[in-house]
Amino acid sequence: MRILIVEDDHRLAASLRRSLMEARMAVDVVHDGEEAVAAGLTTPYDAIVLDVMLPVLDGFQVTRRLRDQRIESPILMLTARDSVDDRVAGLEAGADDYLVKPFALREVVARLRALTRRHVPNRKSDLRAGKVVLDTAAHSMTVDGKPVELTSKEFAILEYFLLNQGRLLTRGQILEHVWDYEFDGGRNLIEVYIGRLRSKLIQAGAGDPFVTVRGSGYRYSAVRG
Amino acid sequence: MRILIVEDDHRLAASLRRSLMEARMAVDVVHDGEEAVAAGLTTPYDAIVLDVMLPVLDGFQVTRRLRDQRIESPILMLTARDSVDDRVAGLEAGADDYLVKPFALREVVARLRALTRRHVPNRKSDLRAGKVVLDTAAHSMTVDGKPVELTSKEFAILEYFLLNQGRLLTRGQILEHVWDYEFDGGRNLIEVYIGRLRSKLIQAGAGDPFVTVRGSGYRYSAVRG
DNA sequence: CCTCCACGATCAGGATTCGCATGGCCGCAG
DNA sequence: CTGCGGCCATGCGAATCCTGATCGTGGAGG
Repeated sequence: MRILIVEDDHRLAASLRRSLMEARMAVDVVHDGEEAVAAGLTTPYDAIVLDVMLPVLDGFQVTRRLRDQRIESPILMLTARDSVDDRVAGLEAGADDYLVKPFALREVVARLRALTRRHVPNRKSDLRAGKVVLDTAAHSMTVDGKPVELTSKEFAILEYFLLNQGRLLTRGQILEHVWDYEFDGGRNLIEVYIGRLRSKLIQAGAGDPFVTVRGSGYRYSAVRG
Repeated sequence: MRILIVEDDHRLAASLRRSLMEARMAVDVVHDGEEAVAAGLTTPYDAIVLDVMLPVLDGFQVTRRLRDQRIESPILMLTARDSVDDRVAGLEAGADDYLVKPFALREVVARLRALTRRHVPNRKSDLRAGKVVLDTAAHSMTVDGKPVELTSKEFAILEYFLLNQGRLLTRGQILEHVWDYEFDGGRNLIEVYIGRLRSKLIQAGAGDPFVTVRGSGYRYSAVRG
């Protein structure tokens, strides 16, 4: 699964790259429209994440040139404005989907998954860690087969940890993945949600899988049966 | 059940693909007429969804070329105009059915089912979930064997949920599946219909199978016993 | 070994968003 | 003209989210 990111904001590009790599995608990054066309023409990407506002050539032009050359890689456009014009222009140029800035990184991952999902109708969407099972299609969790209620934020955070089991996740990573990348998180938002997840998981008999790493963040490690 | 989608609007193509995949069909997508002919000649599709307005070769030409080569896959044409000429031209070229844009995605699924039924004559048309039985051929519902009246929109929505039991469905998905893909849904249309379905199902003794996922959508899970 | 402090955990309250019920309007068909 | 299905507007109630304050605790340094 090879993805091209076209984004001139280097900081956002780096965030995107890290997020997609966490989702086990191979990522290339370019920073202007000309490079984007060159890369798209020479490499068969499974999808292209394309900012609209770009130096040299904008996203519409890039899309059109690629489509003119019969490059049919799915294109996910990132648009700053929520103007209908932009949306229409992008889709007419040949984009497959679009996201309005600022977005949560998990949204990008989800859309890319949708765009690149080839005919595998019964793809399993379960994430597992010991007794804990997240059904990402149903947006539900079970522990030992028993359903446990989660709010959508709780679900999003737990999903992120399950996708990165054993890896340290900082508050910053969680914030920009679950909230949007501009969100100015309150002082202890993450702590509150980790606390809620802990109490729900413990109450459901799954123990406490979150390891606090003082000064850095948290790590999820499955509790053995 | 393998389907070829020929549609140059990438976003519509993506929506179509998702809908057909939800209906358990294997889907290939191409974006112009030339690719369509190539794909049609080399792969034995159970049906082809074919836009009329296409780059390189239009839908009529594609149809004619495929028919000339004795490709007999059923063809469902998508036409932007409601002109009789188009319809006649399409049918004369060898298409089997046609749909006028913009259409509801469920229409496409329904037509494809009809077109491919010949090959699978005894397909069951019942959808079940506990006491609830939808007869998709008769457009009627029974709960515990007792008939319950549904309007056509109510029926369409419930059918969609039964086809996707246990899966989270967003308002957007429901809108583009039941209404047409351009429909700009009012503020709380979906809520109103879910509300009606709930009250009818509860009144009929089927309990409330809809689970509200706040901030996301709804999930249908059959009520046991 | 003890103290202190910075960081994390917890709790409660308030703000906000979201969903639901109700009622009414509109357009079409009979 | 009338009835029905489909759609929209409003207001209420509640789930959820976020904040600020307070409490707990691990660990470094003395």
